[in-house]
Amino acid sequence: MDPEKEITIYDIAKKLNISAATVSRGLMDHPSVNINTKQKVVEAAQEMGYRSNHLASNLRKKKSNIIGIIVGNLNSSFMSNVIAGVEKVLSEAGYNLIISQSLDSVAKEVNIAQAMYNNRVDGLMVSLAYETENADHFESFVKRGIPLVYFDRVWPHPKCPGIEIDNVKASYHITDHLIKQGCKRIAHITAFRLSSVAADRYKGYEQALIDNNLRVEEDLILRTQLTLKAGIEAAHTILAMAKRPDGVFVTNDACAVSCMQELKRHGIRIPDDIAFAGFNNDTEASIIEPNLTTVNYKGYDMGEVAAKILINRLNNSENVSPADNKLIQKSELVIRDSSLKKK
Amino acid sequence: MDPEKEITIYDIAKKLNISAATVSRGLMDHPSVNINTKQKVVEAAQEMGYRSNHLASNLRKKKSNIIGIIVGNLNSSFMSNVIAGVEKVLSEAGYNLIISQSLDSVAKEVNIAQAMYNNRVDGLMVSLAYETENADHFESFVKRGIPLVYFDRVWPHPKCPGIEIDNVKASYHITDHLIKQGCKRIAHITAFRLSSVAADRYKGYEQALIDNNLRVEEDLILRTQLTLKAGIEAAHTILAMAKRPDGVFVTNDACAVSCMQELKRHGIRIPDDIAFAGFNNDTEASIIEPNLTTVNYKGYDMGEVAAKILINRLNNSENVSPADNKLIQKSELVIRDSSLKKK
DNA sequence: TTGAAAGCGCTAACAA
DNA sequence: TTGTTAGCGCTTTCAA
Repeated sequence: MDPEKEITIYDIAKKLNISAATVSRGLMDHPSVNINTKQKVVEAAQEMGYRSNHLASNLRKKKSNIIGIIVGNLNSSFMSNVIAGVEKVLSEAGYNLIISQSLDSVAKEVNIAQAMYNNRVDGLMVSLAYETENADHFESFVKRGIPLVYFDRVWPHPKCPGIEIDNVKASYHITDHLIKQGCKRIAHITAFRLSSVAADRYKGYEQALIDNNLRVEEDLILRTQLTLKAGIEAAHTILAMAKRPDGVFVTNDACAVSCMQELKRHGIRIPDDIAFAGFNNDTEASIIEPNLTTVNYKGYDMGEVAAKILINRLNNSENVSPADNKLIQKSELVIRDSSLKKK
Repeated sequence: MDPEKEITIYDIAKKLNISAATVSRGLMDHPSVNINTKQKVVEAAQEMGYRSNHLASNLRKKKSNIIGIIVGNLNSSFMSNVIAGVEKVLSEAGYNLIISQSLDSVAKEVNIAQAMYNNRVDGLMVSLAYETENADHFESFVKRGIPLVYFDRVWPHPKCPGIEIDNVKASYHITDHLIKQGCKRIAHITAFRLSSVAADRYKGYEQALIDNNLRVEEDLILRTQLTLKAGIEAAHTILAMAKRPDGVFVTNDACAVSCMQELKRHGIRIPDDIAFAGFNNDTEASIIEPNLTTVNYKGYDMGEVAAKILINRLNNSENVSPADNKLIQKSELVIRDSSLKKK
């Protein structure tokens, strides 16, 4: 037999002297197909080296069986955990995953959205690019009724669930913890452009200060890129301050860790001179000395939850309870030595 | 206009009073189409909200435009960097990426391979599951002439390029470095089942000992799962040794770091009592104190290279130079404090 | 330069 | 339970 030739259901049909429709039914476990026929079909398919042509069945069914996922950047431990969780759920549900990264550029995000739309993904999961300030480029999906789920960096939309953690609350707690440890002047390293995530964390920080009768000082708000490099620069800014802070709350761990390292290099004692807290509970947080107090939330779980919600929408496109529209994943404060001042 | 209805080339054809074939040509920049016709087509498409149906054109062209990638686990910083590199190259070349993880199980890898085959991916990139001991389940791709490229955990195959680093050489160098620092008894933390990667690193370690007239002692070879937990257990094994090693070379950084932490907790001084070296240059390596000596090689670059090779094969399926069959990515020794004994 | 027509391989309504 | 038939929307030969 020519190994190059693809076997189709017609080949099987001819061989068994039945119709292609029956072969198709046999192959897809159709309820009304004779059990014997089915077995014959499956055996013949196996023997002849048949492989189903998803391209054709997708066209016929007008379903691609593909879910798209758009993220800012794949190479963070948080995001790869999200993807791992998503991939697990989707593959169990029989869907394929197409992944694209916007590299945190809005322009690229728009292009990707268009490409995914043309590729006819059955559903879409999005964590917005850092820069993104509106979600118009995803409206085409909403209009066509293609399920769209946001996670982590979400966009509020009545028809699109958003899975995130309560950033305000978590950052309120961690700031409050620093205050309880005796910090009076707490600096906050945040982002230049306030994404919803950064904005919420800022809000929690601010509220905690206010509730504890501490002043919110503009000088103590450091707006950065939140990169490793930015952490080092922030350290220098802090070192240069006439009146240094006695605590620092950083919007992410990576930046917190690099800032701590640089301060330590300049003789600052942590937590005695300056207490530190981060956000994310990345691996680094439990390696840096002293270990970093942070907020833990699991990317893997978030990915799982987001994917399950999407699958759910895919299965009952109508029955969309508005209740699951905004989903808060739990997060927890992880207290480590970087914030524990000896009393 | 009914927003639910998908516009097809027939709708455009009817509106412009031309044939669907011409519309198709206009849309895809066919050389023999009148420039004016083309413009009219494009305008009408735009105006009517047309989106091309890749499902249909894929079926017709018998090309899915999809590249599959199978990895053991997505959530490592190395692998997410690889994916990031791959995604960049493939998206620039107009391909979509479908990602699956075998979770290092052979059974799952076999299933995924089958699914990708049925999904008619145009090409496949594979980093083998940890357990995998043969690559028969990928033979169907080879037989059909579907380009297959291995990376990192490769399988030697005359028709499938493998992109990897020279693990033997790198681990030889790092072991030699430990010896030059004065280590006489160097333990090696490796894997239970020797994947090609672990086996090669073991080989380099062994050769370096032999070349320096040191004995290879079976007691100093610790076979583990290479996880964080395994690192802690290895630390206890080392602590319990009658005659402890004065150096440890671990097959990956994560395990090295957790082992170091545990040893430090038990009062071992690094590098004075025991010098350490890892492999991968993960973030943790430059956070742990003392910073970990390791081997650096970039996942992002490896992903880029592997994807480019695949694209290349896709474009000239015949013209496959055997020269690019085994590709060695460069790697470099990164010497840090964990291995520098004061003389 | 354009059109007519066939068909990629499958599924689903309908009929038998 | 099975077969007939008609497409899904596109691309591509062939002829005009």
